[in-house]
Amino acid sequence: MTGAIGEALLTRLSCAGTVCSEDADAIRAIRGEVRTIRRHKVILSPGDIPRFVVIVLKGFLYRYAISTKGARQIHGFCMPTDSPGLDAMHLDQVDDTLAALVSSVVGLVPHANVSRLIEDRPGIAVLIGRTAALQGSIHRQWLMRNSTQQASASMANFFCETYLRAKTSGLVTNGSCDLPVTQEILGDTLGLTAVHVNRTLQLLRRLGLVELKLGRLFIHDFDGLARLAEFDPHYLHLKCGVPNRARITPANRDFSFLSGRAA
Amino acid sequence: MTGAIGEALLTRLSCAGTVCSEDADAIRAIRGEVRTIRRHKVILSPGDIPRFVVIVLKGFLYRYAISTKGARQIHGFCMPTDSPGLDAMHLDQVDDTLAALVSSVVGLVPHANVSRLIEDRPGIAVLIGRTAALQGSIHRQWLMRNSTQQASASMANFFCETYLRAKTSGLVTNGSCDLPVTQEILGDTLGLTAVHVNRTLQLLRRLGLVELKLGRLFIHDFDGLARLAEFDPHYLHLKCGVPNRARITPANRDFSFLSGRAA
DNA sequence: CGAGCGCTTGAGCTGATTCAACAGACGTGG
DNA sequence: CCACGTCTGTTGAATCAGCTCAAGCGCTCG
Repeated sequence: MTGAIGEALLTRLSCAGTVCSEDADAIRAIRGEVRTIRRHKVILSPGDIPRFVVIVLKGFLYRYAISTKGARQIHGFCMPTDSPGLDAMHLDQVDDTLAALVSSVVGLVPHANVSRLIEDRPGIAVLIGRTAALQGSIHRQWLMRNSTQQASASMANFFCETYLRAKTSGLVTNGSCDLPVTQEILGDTLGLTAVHVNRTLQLLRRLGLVELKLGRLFIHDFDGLARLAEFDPHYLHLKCGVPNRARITPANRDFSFLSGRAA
Repeated sequence: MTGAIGEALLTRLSCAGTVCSEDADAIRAIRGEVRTIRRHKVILSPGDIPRFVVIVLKGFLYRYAISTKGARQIHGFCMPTDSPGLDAMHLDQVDDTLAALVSSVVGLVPHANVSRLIEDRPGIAVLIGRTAALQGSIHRQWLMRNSTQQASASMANFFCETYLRAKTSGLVTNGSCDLPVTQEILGDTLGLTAVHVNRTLQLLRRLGLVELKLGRLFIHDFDGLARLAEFDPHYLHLKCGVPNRARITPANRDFSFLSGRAA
């Protein structure tokens, strides 16, 4: 079972670039502790000193911060193979909260093990650097989304991103993927009230675009969703068949690559 | 004049942690090209392959992305000693725009030189990693601000952050610092219209908190501003005299450290 | 079986936008 | 040196997206 951590990490880092077979072996060999986290349980809180990298094996995590007035802003969800903490290795203090959205299984890899991995195989540092940069890119997109788009577009945008991310991790089956969020959580993600999330979800449903039920996201019309969302996936830096920088304009917009097998 | 790049980089990295004297010498010795960028000139565009790290020596830069519908979201300002591109070293494509807000002087350091620096002195990689993590922390704060706070608080928050960042770089004199932004730029930063920015600025002025004129930010009442902004500076990971994790609550809120000399 | 949580709906309110017009500063070219 | 266009800031009035408050409903879990 411990090998699962290495496999998951390999999947993650493979999204960042080509991994040579020696690097792959080294990554597979990494050791950590596997642990089950119950729903709503907090893994890391502000002020904690980070000592390990987390990697999601099963379930769903989320990261958030709370303002002094009590408003919660969620700034990321972690699905299997995501590795929160990989970006913040050198930080002396965590400044947000990492918690489990549903009962989850995670791997905890001590920083020392990661450092050793990097020392042995410096190419891996580049891959890790890239996943961190990708994270930054996603953060910027979230800022743009929550600042400039209105509720329906914003929500559509979030769904597009989540679906594609799930796809690249091989977590999509039959046009749907896990997304075990309540409407309140979704509200704290998009900067909306739960009430307005409810009405917006109904709108998207009536438009025949998506449905969110039973903790799962069902995509009925990705192209329509992407159009509403003004979604341009290039910020995800996907490797798998996305035309690399054929700028997606309203004219050549094309999500046919979605039908292909994920990497 | 070339030595200015090294000095600026040293100032920047010193904010991330203690720099031993050998590291400091190595940083000072770094070489790059000094160049003047005229107002509104673009330095990096989406799709460019990043080949150098930029470091601001004089002036002001800003980074933004444009949505498919034409909305612009600014997601960062760079004041002297800031180094955009330090975080995205390993990325194969830039995905936002870096441009000059006013006529500026920047250093361009080829990635090769930075890589050599890191190889020679691995401790510096940690410092760079930390500045990247700090950048992420600021991004999360911006997301929170633009998503959950209303105009006046949001703007106050931005002013608090900018002022403190300027302070730590030694760019504050007499309670004011450069901020050469138009109301439209400020709007694209906060996700507001220029019209509403105008009215909100008037409000903050009438409250006796700040004034923004002649491209400069004049702070009249930092505490009042911070209160309105729900500002908690710990996300900036400041080293200089900020009580490290004495959680700032409404009760013990105290910005007296502002009076001390910046590091 | 009761309590709590998540979802749904309605009505009224408000913060922010939109559209439009105008004034001052600036710079450029005739 | 003046005339002109452009850019930035300012103000007013109407509109709207999203919020607040409040109530009710069904499910699950203890």
